[in-house]
Amino acid sequence: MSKTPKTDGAGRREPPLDFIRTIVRDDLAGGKHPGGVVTRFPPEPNGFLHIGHAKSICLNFGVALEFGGRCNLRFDDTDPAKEDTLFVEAIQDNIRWLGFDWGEGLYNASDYFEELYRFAVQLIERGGAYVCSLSEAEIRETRGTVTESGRESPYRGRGVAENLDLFTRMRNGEFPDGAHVLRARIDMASPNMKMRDPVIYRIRHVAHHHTGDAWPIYPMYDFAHPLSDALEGVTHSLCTLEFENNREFYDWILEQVDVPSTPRQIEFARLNLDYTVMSKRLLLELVEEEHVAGWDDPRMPTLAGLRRRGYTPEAIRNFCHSVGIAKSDNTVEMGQLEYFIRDDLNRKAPRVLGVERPLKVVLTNYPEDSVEELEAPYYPHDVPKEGSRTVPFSREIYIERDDFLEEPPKGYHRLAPGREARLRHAYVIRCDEVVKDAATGEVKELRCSYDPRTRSGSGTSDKKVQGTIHWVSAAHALEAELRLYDRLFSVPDPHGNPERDYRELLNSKSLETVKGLVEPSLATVRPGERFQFERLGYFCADTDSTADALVFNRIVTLRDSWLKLVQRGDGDAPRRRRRPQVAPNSTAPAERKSPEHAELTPAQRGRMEHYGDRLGLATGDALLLASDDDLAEFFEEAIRVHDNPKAVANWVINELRAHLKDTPLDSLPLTATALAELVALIDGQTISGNAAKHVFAEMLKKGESPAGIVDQLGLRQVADATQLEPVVDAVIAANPDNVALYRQGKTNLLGFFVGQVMKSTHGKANPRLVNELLRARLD
RNA sequence: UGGGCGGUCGCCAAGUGGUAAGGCCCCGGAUUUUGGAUCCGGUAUACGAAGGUUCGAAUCCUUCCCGCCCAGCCA
Repeated sequence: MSKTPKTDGAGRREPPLDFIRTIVRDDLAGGKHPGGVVTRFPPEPNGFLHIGHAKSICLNFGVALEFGGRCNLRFDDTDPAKEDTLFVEAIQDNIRWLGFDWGEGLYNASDYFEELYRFAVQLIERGGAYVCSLSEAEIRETRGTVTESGRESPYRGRGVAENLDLFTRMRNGEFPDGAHVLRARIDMASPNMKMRDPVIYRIRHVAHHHTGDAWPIYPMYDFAHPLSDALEGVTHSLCTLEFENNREFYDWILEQVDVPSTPRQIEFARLNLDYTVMSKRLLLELVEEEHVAGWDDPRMPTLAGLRRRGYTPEAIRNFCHSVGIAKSDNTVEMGQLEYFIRDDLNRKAPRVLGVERPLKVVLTNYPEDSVEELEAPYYPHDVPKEGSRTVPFSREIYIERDDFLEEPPKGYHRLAPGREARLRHAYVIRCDEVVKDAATGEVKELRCSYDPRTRSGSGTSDKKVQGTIHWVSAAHALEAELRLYDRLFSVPDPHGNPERDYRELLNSKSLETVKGLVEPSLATVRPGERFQFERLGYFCADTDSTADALVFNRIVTLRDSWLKLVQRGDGDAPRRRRRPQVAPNSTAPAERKSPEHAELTPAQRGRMEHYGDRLGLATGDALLLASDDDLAEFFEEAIRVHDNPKAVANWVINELRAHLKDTPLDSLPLTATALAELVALIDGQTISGNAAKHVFAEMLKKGESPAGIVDQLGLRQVADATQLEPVVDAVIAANPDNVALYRQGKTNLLGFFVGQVMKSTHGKANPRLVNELLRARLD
């Protein structure tokens, strides 16, 4: 792969593919899936979808879309006790709303019950499964623990005929719940708990929302999922990290029975968001215990909640795209989600005027009965959209309480006694008088004067004021219920604290309902319509909203750099970002387990001493070689050919082992003699270490002698300055920008230049010489 | 203490031996009739740690540390 970033048509850099898309792309390029890529989104219909599911939906449908394949929606409905059609409808609705389409690909695992049953019979016939009559508790007790292996079930030895008979009778409903289960016969001693004869069918005399009373037995996820994938021709079965342990069984079952295709399971990290919870169980509890108003409560991270709150599908998709697909556990900040809804709505939402906490203002010099209709554009100049409405202006108006302060701090741009501010789309006013409640001292009203020359857009005054505030006309404003939402929990990780129940960590201020006032143009809004209430935030008319009783949800506030300034403390020097503390070295060298403590046979111990004392190898290296008999033999044979133990040991340890991984040494075409010859070539300056790696790679593949490969590939070292100089000059000439940077002091660019020279000589150049030459030219 | 995965900026995340991408956040500045938006600039001498190999290591080798997952007849 080339190092240069790919760009799209507009010259923007195309983001790199995530690891899953890379696999899909390579599989497709390799002709592995002539029928195209097939993915699936497999929700269990036992709850509502949340934003974590959105990540998976965007991945699965996105991959299908991008690579010209398809994505099925399959309900993983194998546990009738918890599932409900209510959820299947909500799930479909949510996915469509998010903007994805499964086309014809709507399936249920329960559609496959008959086929799944036949697979189970086949597995039994092949000896891969048995009916186990242990109780649930007994099965648990005999499964062992993560450190001890399990014990085999006494029923493990049942013959095929008996198993078949029992399984048939299970299917016929002859046994009560729990009497028997069907188990895969794998390995009770497997270090992977999932492989210790997992249960694959259980008896449940429960009606299924889809198949009714047709089945008294139901397959388990581990059995149904891979087989359903295979039946649908799924090529890439993408799931979350907690299923990594299940993959071994996934692959196992696909080998045991005759499946029409072989899907591959790939796991990625699920999405977590701070200040919320993302587990279905917890979400269900919040709903059932009525900590929230339902699955679509706008504080919930469910798609239904986000939708009702006013989030757009685009914002959620953009957010999912931005967090990427990887394998490390992560918790994304709420701020990142908020960024994407603001970003989307900034371009889409019309601006209107509304007041959350009204403060009355009387314009003392404005005529009593006069009303002006002021033209107010829906979008600011920087949003390329058209449209406007008129807003009525009159003698009595309401402004935001926060926009007046009797004793304004430094930097406050709004109204204060004697100060001026502009009313958005209207006039500049000055605060002349503050009317207070005699008893409480509370500010009841402001008496201000307006400057008639300053009407917006009139161009009759060049008066400049610092602040612009929003307002509504008292006589014309509409009352509206404003639901101001904040994060559901008061701590970033409510589920992560073992000391405290997450319920105690709910944010008591997650919903604040206020009676606000909005401009009259909003009289006819319909639920779902979104606006920016200028300077406050984005709002969405709630489903509860009617013409008589307007209700708006605050989707998200606007960014507020004034608030930020206030919060970090007025007058404070701007804070530099705090550098992370240097973590103390958690392991002092002395505490480390010394390599000598490892268990060695007497022969190995002797060998190790020999390597260390006589051959001069470092202790760790000596131990490593000595403790592996095959490697040691290989090493000793090599140093008989070329007597440089240290160099040979380095090659064996650092290079050979890197390629070896788990494959046995003798399966390679490489001989000890050949490796010794290679090291000799390096020691004799015939080839550079860099070129030696190319040679080594060839030796590993073909088993030829190093000298032959060197000649074939023409890899003899170039250590002659007159030959190298032109190359060096060419590299310097080709990279004027980097030369300039280097000369400005970015001297770590030397590595870049050396790399370029090495590359253009195919690794043949003597790197030390290249360094010298380069330095002479650049310095 | 078995096995399977992870660990690169405050939060995400590229990168697989040759210049530590990008986004969010943050910090400056320009602009602005939204303290919004936009624009421009800044922010990791360093990749969990320590050793080693190499001219050159986030990438290869060794040892260690930390986190997550697995003992449902849930998915």
